[in-house]
Amino acid sequence: MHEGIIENLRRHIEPTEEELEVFSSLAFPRTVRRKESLLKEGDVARHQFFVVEGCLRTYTIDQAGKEHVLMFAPEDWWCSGDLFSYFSGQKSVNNLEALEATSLLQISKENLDILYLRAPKFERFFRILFQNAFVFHQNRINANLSQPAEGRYDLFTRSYPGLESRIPQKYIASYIGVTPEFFSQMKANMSRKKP
Amino acid sequence: MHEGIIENLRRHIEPTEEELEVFSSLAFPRTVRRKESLLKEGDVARHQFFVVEGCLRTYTIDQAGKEHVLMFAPEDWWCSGDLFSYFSGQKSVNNLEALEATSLLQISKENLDILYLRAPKFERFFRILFQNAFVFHQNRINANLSQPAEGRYDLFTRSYPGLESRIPQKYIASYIGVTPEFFSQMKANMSRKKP
DNA sequence: CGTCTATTTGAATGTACTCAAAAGCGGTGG
DNA sequence: CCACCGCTTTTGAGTACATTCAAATAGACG
Repeated sequence: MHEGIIENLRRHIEPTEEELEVFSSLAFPRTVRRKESLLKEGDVARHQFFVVEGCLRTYTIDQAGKEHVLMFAPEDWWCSGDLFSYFSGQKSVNNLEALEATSLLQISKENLDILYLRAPKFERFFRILFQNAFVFHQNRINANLSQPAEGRYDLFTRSYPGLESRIPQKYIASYIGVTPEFFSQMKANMSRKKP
Repeated sequence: MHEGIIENLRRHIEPTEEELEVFSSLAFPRTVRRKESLLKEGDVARHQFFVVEGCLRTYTIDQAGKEHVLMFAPEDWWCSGDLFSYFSGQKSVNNLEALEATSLLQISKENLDILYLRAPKFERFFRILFQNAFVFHQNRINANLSQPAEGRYDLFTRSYPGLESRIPQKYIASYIGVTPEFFSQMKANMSRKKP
């Protein structure tokens, strides 16, 4: 099993060798190409993913056909695309796609349930994971409510260090909630102020 | 112990009588008056709350001194005010206050840790709780990105049925991210369209 | 190297904001 | 129980920030 995931697990729990083996018998490696889709709106999210290398994006498409980026998942992030769909079996409202060639681990809901039974410590792990995700998203809502576009871009760079130079900036514009055109102007203004 | 919390716990786990007793020996009832504060920015969030009756609001104050409502917590909701502060012991960036006379149960971080040890089933309970909170907040981010103010108001009414007629509407305006003045106009427009 | 996609630039438009003031409503005390 | 005071909501005028649409330029991938 890849080193990254072990380190990631150890951040919140102390799994035994045996528990790690249970995990690795239930979570499978997978690679996807750039632009390849992992989940489409209307399908059921069957997997939760851990990104070993590369980057994913979760997005929705509104009535007008415009895309909106909900989150990115670069290395060391967990991502399900649509957690509600994953746990409920309902249709997904989100899409999930690779922005770069990406290698990941995937675990199905069935296997996650088995994991919880055989290694209850993982219940704690995902509790903490979702706890952190909750805090992360509340921070973002706070920025959306209280900050103009520049402040929201700032939160993006702090949330995903280095990512701004890896991915097309139209996705960043979408994440912070402005048009690509406006984002372009904003960046020009920012570098004029403090270069 | 109040019926509401037992029902709430049973929604996700099946606690034994013994486990319920452990819980009720660690979570204490409390009442607060309208406008009373439960957490102030800069303090450490020492408790997590379950609302038995009444309603709380979590909010931040920006550089310009304006308040922004992050969430409401009417009956049957859990709320910590600032979860990051609660778990890390860092200073809170949020405020928490009662919008109505409210009765609640509070559990400290110390007691929650004891609860996890003595009744590990609660690890699962809070895992599911945060999972749902994560989905809830991601929905809201999606609405913020893809919906105009009317659509965000619609999500609010679906998230908190009946609450719109219980609390001052300036808080609703703040929650959906518009000024009270604009919200007032918007409501007038909406009832003109489909009364 | 060519083609397709992303970014920049500009002009016209609109949505939501600020500031100011009047009207309405509700809680509290006399 | 009523009247008053303060907070909340409404209304309106002028403004700003971000959008749409269009077109030119730059850049990246196969």
